[in-house]
Amino acid sequence: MRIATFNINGVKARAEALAAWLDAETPDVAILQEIKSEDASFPRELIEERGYYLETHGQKGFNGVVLLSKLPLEDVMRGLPGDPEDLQARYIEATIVGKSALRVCGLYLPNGNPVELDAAGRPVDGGKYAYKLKWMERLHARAVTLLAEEIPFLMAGDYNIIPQAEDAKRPNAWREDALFRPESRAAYRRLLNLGLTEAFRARVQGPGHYSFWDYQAGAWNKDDGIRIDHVLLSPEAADLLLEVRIQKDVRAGEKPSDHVPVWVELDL
DNA sequence: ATGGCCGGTGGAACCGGA
Repeated sequence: MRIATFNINGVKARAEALAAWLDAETPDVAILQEIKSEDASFPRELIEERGYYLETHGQKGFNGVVLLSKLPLEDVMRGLPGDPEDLQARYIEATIVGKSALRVCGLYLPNGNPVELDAAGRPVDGGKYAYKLKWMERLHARAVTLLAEEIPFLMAGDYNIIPQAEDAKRPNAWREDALFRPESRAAYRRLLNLGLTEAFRARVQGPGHYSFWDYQAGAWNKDDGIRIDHVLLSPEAADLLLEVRIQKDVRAGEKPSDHVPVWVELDL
């Protein structure tokens, strides 16, 4: 089973490129972020006429995550538990059943900039950086719950986290950024330390592998990228891992997103 | 060499992104 996560940066602007990508790559499951669309205005036909089940969790103008799958999406959950006041559409889960069941969690983790710290160096309450870190605590809690239920699962999406210096062309440019600050990376490591496997680094070592290139300043032409889109696997899911791949060529396509798909193939 | 963007909203600039 081939599964891709892809931040498409707007489903309206990306409809044509998304359709072409689905036709060419035929993922079994695709986990999309930043659809920037309400559920009612999501172009469902585009997906469904290609033989996919579709579950959306959208929001007007910003954010928005969806799951699409050749197999039925069961027991859908929208929103990350832990804060009823958080109305941002950044999380969706569903179960697919191949040879065995897999819980698929799609996420669009908050960017977190600008970083606002108080005199003691603590994130300022109500600020975007505090929101990011709190959201990561909630994601950690969700992973604990799923691990306890002993369901094989993956958590895939735009994490807005540069895990290590080797995951950026110019790490020094990101030192103070919410994507690379120590608090962000520590929260990401706490997630991994639950026993989750980051699919890409389980298979590929070394620098020069990116999933995002800014539209600005010729970043793509200079290969000035960062690796921020990740697939985390529960222990049972990690046992099923066959292949992993970053589909870099998509960034050179017609009217591309600033992110590219990250793929895993599972023996499922 | 240097500088450089894009999408959505709403119908002009502005917000948000990373």
